[in-house]
Amino acid sequence: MYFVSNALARKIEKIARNAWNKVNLSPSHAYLLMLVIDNPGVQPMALSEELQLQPSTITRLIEKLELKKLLVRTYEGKVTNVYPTPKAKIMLPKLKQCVTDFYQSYSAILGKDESTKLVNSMNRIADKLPV
Amino acid sequence: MYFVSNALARKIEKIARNAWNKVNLSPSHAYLLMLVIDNPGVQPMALSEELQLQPSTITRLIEKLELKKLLVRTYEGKVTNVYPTPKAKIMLPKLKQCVTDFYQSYSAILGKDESTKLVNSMNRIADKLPV
DNA sequence: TATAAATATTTGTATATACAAATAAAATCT
DNA sequence: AGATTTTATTTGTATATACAAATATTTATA
Repeated sequence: MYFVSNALARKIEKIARNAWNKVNLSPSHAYLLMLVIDNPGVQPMALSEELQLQPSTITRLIEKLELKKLLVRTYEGKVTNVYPTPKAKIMLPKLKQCVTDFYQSYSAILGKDESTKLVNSMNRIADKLPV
Repeated sequence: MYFVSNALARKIEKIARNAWNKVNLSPSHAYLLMLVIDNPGVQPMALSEELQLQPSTITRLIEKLELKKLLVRTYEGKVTNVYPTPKAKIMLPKLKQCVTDFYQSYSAILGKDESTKLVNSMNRIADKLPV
């Protein structure tokens, strides 16, 4: 169980990384960026829940995207808002294309049916497991 | 797909880490150690294939276990042989217990049936995906 | 046999992620 | 209103893993 779930995740990661190479982003960065484009002003907490990553990890992802001039943060009290830059907004179609490419890549190997089933069962099971 | 496979792996990792806390080893270290105990003199290449980790990762795992006086390496030409120390051999029953504990932990949450099914389908799918 | 190619391992470096502690602001309580 | 607790975020630090380059040895080739 341990090794297979890790090995699977690493293999999927590799396919994903490949699909997002075109825009020079890691999959995590890309998904976070798309979330921010869709929800300008979203807060790190919300991103953390959505992406199932620790808040500290979210901070680190945002920092990197800020360096690349794709995001900006504004600070109001204890809350931080994250906004996409114009540069990021322009990228959106390319990002969506990567999502599609990624889906195509793995479903070409696994078949659409099996892919969907796997995603569903992993989702169901991940939900059962404690956070 | 990307996030669910990662999230699942991280959750499983957490359960595993918990089970191996007792012996103060990470799951990867523990599995490698058990492999070496079962195959004294095994070479890093073989461990790499078995554990589906890069050779460099194997080196790093071995280094740490060597520091803990659980493994030793001998060098013959380009080949390295890895042996368990007596200290490691004595640990074997405890290690096996951790394997059992780990299995108990996740199958208590998911049910034995569902766990087995998941492992099988992940295995089947990981096999299909390129290395 | 000398050179080239292949192989096994290690090293240098980079990445993603996490946990725990620190910070700072907001909300609650008394 | 002041003190305390809770909440959101960031920082410091550690871990597992990978890729690519370096090293060293063996095998194959010319």
